[in-house]
Amino acid sequence: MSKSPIRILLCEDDPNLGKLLSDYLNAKGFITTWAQDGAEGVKTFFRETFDFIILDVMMPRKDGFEVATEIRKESKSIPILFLTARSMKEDTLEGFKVGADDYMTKPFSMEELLVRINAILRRTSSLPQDGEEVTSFNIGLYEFDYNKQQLHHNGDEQRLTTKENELLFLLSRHKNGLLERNHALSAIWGDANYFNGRSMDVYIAKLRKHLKADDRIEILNVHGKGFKLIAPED
Amino acid sequence: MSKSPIRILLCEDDPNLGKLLSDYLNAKGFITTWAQDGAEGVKTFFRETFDFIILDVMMPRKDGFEVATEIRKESKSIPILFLTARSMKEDTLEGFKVGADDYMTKPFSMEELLVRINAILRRTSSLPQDGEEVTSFNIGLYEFDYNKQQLHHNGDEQRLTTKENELLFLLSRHKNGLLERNHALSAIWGDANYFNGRSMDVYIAKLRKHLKADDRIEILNVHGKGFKLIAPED
DNA sequence: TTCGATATGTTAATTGATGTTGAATTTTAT
DNA sequence: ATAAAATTCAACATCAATTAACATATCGAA
Repeated sequence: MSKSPIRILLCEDDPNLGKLLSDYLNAKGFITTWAQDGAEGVKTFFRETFDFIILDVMMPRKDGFEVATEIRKESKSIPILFLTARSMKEDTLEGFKVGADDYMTKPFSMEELLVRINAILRRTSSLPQDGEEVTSFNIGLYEFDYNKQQLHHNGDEQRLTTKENELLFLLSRHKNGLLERNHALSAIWGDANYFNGRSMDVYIAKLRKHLKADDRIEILNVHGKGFKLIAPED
Repeated sequence: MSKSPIRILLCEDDPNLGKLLSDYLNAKGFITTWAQDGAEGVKTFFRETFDFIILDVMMPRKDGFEVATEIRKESKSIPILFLTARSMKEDTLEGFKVGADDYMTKPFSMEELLVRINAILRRTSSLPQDGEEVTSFNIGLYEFDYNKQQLHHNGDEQRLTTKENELLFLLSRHKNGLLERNHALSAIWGDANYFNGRSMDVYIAKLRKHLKADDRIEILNVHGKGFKLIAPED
């Protein structure tokens, strides 16, 4: 299956750098939206769907940390990379506190930026990359084989459809933790709109049926946030 | 009535600074134990009980990182704040690796230290992070399983909604102590406005209903301050 | 004390999110 | 091209969270 392009929100007040970066990133196959200050960035974030955030630390109206804080209220998982002119330790600390995934100190080369972005995406990417080996998961009495798209239980095996498979994979990766709705939607459906959300709900119902032989297993809804796969440790 | 006082273990080899800090912290209502070097600090930690650790990075016999490493073997959660003379990045990174909650670079003002301590305490007493394991709580005859969002009592189990679950979690963490209104509001609702406050009051009423089978359990209101979950020790 | 202002207790009404099923549509395999 | 499978859409049911409404309690000022 072909991946949908990565949507990047770039918050950068310097018009030259902003234009340069967004053109460069677009040329590299990303879909970049460029916000010219922090407040604008927050608004854009809540209006659209993104897979990656780049924040300049120093910006008018709202600095990068404030933007990150507001974004983190909505999503704990979306990758955030900070751009900082100073290499000051305070920045780094503050950044880690608000949940940064990485840092770049200006000036930097655009190649380097690209490398970092890809590194973070590789690290945090929800669905496995091409060729990436995925071991199977134990979910209570079940064994879930992502590569084969199968659920084994007591000798018998059920085939999973692609969507079931990917959704169960994400749930398994987050076992006993929250899988955010929007995260799952953009990872699997590419877009977090209302209808895809309803579709995902349908698949949650299907997975619940698939997993109902072991009643220690539950897929809990966390209202307005996402789902949690509860399963005993083995 | 007031919260039980916070017990701080301060490891600092400089006698002047050590005396100054421990006197200051005691004056601010903490109970501070001052260890004069790393090895002494570790011994003290295992002999007594603490709520908060302050470690100088450079100390004779055992440096702050070593102390932190040994403490972390015992407790993953106790907050650790490092004091470092150098503002070196290596220190910072090393510190994060051993599980630092925050850093202070000397020299610093004591007011600033106080602010940081309180910030960490506020942060660490709030909702668990994604994936963080939470053991269940005993509340009188009930067993409260945060991860599964369930209350067990006498074989039967009731599911809790997300908000009920988070509120009961905070109350449980503060069992027999005050859970401040604003703290709960910002931890769960993200914002302490009037309407969220009313919403929280509704959930308090719901929790009271959930817990009414054991009449030794009460959720008391402390007017203008917050709530207290009263429950017998088991 | 008495009163007004504010805080809390509680239930019900409302709004929006989720659960679930089956039909309609699209995709895939043959 | 056609049948089967996968996915989405549509409909209706239920649940969670917020808001509204009204009752009661607490605090501080006169």
